[in-house]
Amino acid sequence: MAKAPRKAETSIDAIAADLVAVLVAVTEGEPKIMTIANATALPSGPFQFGHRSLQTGLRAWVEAQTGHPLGYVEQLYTFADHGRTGDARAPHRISISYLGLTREDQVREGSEGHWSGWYEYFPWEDHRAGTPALLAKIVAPKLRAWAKSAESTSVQKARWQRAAITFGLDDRTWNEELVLQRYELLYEASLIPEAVRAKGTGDAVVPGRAMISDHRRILATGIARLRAKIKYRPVVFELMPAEFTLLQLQRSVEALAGRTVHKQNFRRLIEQQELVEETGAMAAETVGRPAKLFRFRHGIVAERAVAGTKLPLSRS
Amino acid sequence: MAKAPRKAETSIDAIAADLVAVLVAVTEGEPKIMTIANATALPSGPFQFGHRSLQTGLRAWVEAQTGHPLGYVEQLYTFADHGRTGDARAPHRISISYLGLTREDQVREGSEGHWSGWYEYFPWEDHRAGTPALLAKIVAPKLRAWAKSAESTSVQKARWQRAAITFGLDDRTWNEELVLQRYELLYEASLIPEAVRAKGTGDAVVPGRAMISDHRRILATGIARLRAKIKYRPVVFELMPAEFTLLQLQRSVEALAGRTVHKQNFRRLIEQQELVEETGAMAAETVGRPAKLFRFRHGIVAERAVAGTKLPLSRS
DNA sequence: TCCATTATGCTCAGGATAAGTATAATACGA
DNA sequence: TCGTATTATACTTATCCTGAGCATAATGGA
Repeated sequence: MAKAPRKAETSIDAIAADLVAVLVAVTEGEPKIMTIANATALPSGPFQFGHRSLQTGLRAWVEAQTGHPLGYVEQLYTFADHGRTGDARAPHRISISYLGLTREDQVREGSEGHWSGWYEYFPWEDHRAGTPALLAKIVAPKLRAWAKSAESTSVQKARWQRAAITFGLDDRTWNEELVLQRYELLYEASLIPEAVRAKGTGDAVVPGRAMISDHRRILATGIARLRAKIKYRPVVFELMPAEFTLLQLQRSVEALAGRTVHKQNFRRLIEQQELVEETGAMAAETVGRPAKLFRFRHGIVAERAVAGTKLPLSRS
Repeated sequence: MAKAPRKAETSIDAIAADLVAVLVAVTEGEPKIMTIANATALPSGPFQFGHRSLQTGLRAWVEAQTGHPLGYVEQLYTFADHGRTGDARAPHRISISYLGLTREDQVREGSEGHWSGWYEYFPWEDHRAGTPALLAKIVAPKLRAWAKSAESTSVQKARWQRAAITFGLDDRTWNEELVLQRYELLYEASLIPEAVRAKGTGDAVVPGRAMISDHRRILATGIARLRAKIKYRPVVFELMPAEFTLLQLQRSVEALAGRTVHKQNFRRLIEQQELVEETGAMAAETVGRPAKLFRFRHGIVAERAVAGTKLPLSRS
């Protein structure tokens, strides 16, 4: 710091920063993300002088592009361009990405904004109806071929081990949090269009809709973060309406996690944590026995700093 | 994105980005951070054209300033200047911060680098010898005064509740992960020099060494991240020598967490996770019964994608 | 030899978790 | 009107994890 040139804003170290939003909603048990440009891009725009902060800049861009106001927001990650601009002498461009949570709402007429199901971009991530067929039929064989294509046997082994762990192959258990690792593995194996596009060696890829530049990587980062976070912070409620049944809540969690949960135990967990309270009303227009309606206890968020230790920390 | 000006690198939305490192080591049971500028700043420097990526830029700056090579690195957070530059029309400057883990080593002769104990900056965070006296004697009374200074009773209550929760007052339990929340609360209450400096209303503050601009906030972010992470990822080993006893490992964890753990249970946890293996040798030059030496099983990192669920996710 | 000190093995109670069984309400069609 | 499908909700059970403490083993030094 002391030795660094400090007045360099307009000279050699000037760069440009983009703000990118992974804006999530869950509607009728399906996770959606806000997209623009015909569902090929996330809402984004440059961080400009007029923006008072990174978040206000992000909010401005999202509202301008989609007409949708931003609620809960947290920062995800900052990427620098992966040298894909070609010219190494070109000034840097970095992307500062955010995760936002809302409810699906009216997208402004005439705006570019569009809610897209996130599993369109990651079909291998939805395990709610069991392991998707395309994993065994398409992904696994291609990954095996990629592993085999390495020269040395040790690299072949290492590649396959990595693939098996991240995708839960060879009887390993599926870990829903490894969204980014899976995407990056597929990218490395040139099995997704974005990678092939960069290399120019286009050919057989895995199913799933592509996005511009590294937006799909950013989306993977957002999904991974959200899947991890719902386990120790009550963020699901940002995605729920004011009143909901426990089954609706469960379906939302399952939509995000991409897997099912045990119904009775889910209720017990939610209730014993005192996260919700009954509204007194019952759900209408349903099949089966009507369910009680609940609302989120906002007070509890401030109360709890949340537990969740893993080390044997002594109490006294 | 579609509507955003794309070629603006040199025009209105050009900004400057600093790379900042929280470089941690643990030596003889004390957590240290690498500092420069007489222990008032973290290693940092601008992201420049010549840097191939954010991480390479960071590595270059840290090595130049401290002579210490960077090992394990992960990104922390990206901050924009908090409007402290004064001029709202001035171009933006953002800080991209990283957490790095190493072992204390020889700092290059003549370099600015210096290892400082991190509890010098956060004396209220060290609970290894019980709750520090300054919490009850200094911090709590000042926070209570700050709470009382609010106009409305409801704000007074809310302020004190927040203080009590983050600092574990009123018989609440101490949560060692809330490092950043505690710093930000003290900042808001004008109890630390950095806040007073910005406001210009200098007066009674809480003990603890200050840093330039928001480096102490960045340090708090790094400590919080590390305290959270050691509970579910085997990152402590980045800070350990090749061979170590289980007690040394425990002392390192305690140094980071700022609290003690139950010895027997700690061993059980480490051993049953198969994170370490015996080297066969014993520790020399100690008091008491000699301890076995262990080494970290590097292989296990790749094997495990780590468990740690909190929702009743069903297996099938 | 006794004591201080650290290492290590083991037990036990309580709580959390996964999984399953059983029963309660509702709508709808036969 | 009565079964049946469907969802809600209450309990039970076995297992595992965790915190806490007791007991014993090695070592060096007084």
